[in-house]
Amino acid sequence: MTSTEPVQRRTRQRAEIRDAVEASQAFATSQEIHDRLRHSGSTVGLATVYRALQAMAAGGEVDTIRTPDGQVAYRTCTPGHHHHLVCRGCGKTVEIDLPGLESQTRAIAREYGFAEIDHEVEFFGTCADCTAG
Amino acid sequence: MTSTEPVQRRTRQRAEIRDAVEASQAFATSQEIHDRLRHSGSTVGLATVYRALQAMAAGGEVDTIRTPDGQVAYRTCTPGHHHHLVCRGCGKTVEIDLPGLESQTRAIAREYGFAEIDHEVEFFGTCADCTAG
DNA sequence: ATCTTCATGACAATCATTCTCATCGCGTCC
DNA sequence: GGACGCGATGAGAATGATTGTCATGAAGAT
Ligand SMILES: [Zn+2]
Ligand SMILES: [Zn+2]
Ligand SMILES: [Zn+2]
Ligand SMILES: [Zn+2]
Repeated sequence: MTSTEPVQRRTRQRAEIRDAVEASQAFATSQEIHDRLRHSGSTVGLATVYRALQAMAAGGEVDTIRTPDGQVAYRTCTPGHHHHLVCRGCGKTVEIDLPGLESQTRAIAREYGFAEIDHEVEFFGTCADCTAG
Repeated sequence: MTSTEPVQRRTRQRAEIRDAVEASQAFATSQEIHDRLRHSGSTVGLATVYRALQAMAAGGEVDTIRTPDGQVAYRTCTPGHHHHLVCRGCGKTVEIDLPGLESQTRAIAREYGFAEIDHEVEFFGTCADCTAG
């Protein structure tokens, strides 16, 4: 199965988008990234941001979460599987490990005869700063 | 704090909607519930289904999940906190317990100074029937 | 430099969900 | 049983995130 996936071309826009995501500590939506780029003088189009972030997510270059209100947000994280604890107030994000969860997941799959199990595990809370406000 | 929440009135529509959700083993979206009701002769409106299901979810009468493609789906589950293992093919859902996750969540909250932690934990897979298919 | 092909951007189109508002009908109190 | 007040309903418009369209631009290979 020599994959015939099209090569990702290096363009000015993708570089800008990558930089913008990396500059953000918190998860950001395509629209937010687009706004920031526009405000800093870029002329990148919104659809391009959507496409680039999707591609980066598919390639594992960024992590994605779905915000409580349903929007997709992206973040450049540490390599390796992990989960997120996100502040509802300021978006501050902490990467967390859940030792045991992965094996527990495999056990569940076996028990119920499910295959190709994928898990969606995120935590939302209010950070100390935001609690103090 | 004697809550002044408006009383939920019993209407034909809400009864129909409740019955429709309870009749479904799998999670169903408002639109799906609406379609089923319409096909079985009901004249209930789509907005009403959206509103009723939201109210039922807020009241803890049904569980909600967000499907991988972003839609909100509802299901009448067993009382008590639990998570879900959902088949991507047929929607078959298994309620699962994750012993240790809740305490682990509290530990994480304490460690990072986050309060009011809420977790979003769902599993998606392919059930035996759908794998065989 | 040329050519092939993917990438881009402006804009239209989707589509789930929410809003508006005139009307209906529960629940309650005579 | 009948009248009332207010939440509930439904038809349709509106919203808003995301995706599709397509003519044009520009990587990357030759
Ligand atoms: Zn991450
Ligand atoms: Zn915060
Ligand atoms: Zn459930
Ligand atoms: Zn299945």
